[in-house]
Amino acid sequence: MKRLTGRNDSTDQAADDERRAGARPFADSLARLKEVGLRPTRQRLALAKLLFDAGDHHITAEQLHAAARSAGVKVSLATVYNTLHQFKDVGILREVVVEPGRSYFDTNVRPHHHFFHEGRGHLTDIPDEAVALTRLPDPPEGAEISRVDVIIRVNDRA
Amino acid sequence: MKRLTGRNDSTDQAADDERRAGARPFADSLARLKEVGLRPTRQRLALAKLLFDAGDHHITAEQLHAAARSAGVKVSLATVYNTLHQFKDVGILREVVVEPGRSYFDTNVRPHHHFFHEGRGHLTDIPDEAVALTRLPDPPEGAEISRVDVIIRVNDRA
DNA sequence: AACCAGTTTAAAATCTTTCTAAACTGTGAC
DNA sequence: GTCACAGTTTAGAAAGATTTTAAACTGGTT
Ligand SMILES: [Mn+2]
Ligand SMILES: [Mn+2]
Ligand SMILES: [Zn+2]
Ligand SMILES: [Zn+2]
Repeated sequence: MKRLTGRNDSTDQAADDERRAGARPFADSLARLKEVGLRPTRQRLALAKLLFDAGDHHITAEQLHAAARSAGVKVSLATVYNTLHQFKDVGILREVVVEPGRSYFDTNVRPHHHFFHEGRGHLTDIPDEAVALTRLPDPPEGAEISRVDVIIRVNDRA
Repeated sequence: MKRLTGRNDSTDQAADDERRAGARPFADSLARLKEVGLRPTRQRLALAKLLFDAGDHHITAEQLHAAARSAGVKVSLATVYNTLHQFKDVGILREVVVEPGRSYFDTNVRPHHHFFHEGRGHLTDIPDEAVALTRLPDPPEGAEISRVDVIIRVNDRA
């Protein structure tokens, strides 16, 4: 199965522009769902469009559900949760946990880190290169590292 | 908790050792609560003892509640939550969020980082010196950094 | 001893997330 | 196109962690 990393490696500038402008509203989402082996249902197509046609962002299940309703998409909260977890399981979404009792889903699955604004309760991406982790401990015996998260917690200056 | 029967001339070192050994079961906890301005109630003293006389560890509210019951301390879960948050607010505990839907409280408030074993669901400390963060991005305009968390997620080797 | 602000508590409420089981739908076969 | 069926969606119930409420209790002070 083809990996998703080659999505923007097209040399056809016009095709890229057309995709970004949303000229073929469902084409990208449809292709994406096919690639990851999920049946392209009405709900999944609509949620994929809301998630992936809007640039990198961090969103909660409730927020996505609200966005769907605003966009006139009829979908239950249970389906939003199901879909977010399916997208995460196939690697096109990532879950970020920084606050008790609430998960954020991140449409940016490239390696990167986060600012978390504790007062406002929102996440901002930090490019991977902006953080230099030049020494890391060995993992515990028998374990292997799956991911390294750097979370920089910030607040408004006093 | 065993009490030492004979006392020698006490140097600073001996006094330290005695405290660590728990020879004066409530003295440390009492002093600690006074220092941070919390009234030393029966419940707070007992929870402080369970938390701080056992070395650095990570514990959930439910786990602390269970530990209290096991130790014969009658305390409600609501009080456990109240107390954990009060201890956090005065800086003698730190809250660590790595999993959706559950908070860990850390008796080690010195700067350090964590391994999180995703399969087993438990935290291990990483000494601050074992991680070298040699480049960090500037915080967003108007914000200041309150803490940098490095979480190394691990799993059992395949 | 009396007082009272601070504390504890059982129970209810809240909030996010997951489960259940019945209805619905995309897909491939014919 | 119709059929069959696995996969999907859904309302509503349930779960699980945490917080709130409001009444009873208690440590510290006078
Ligand atoms: Mn999840
Ligand atoms: Mn908290
Ligand atoms: Zn991100
Ligand atoms: Zn720790």
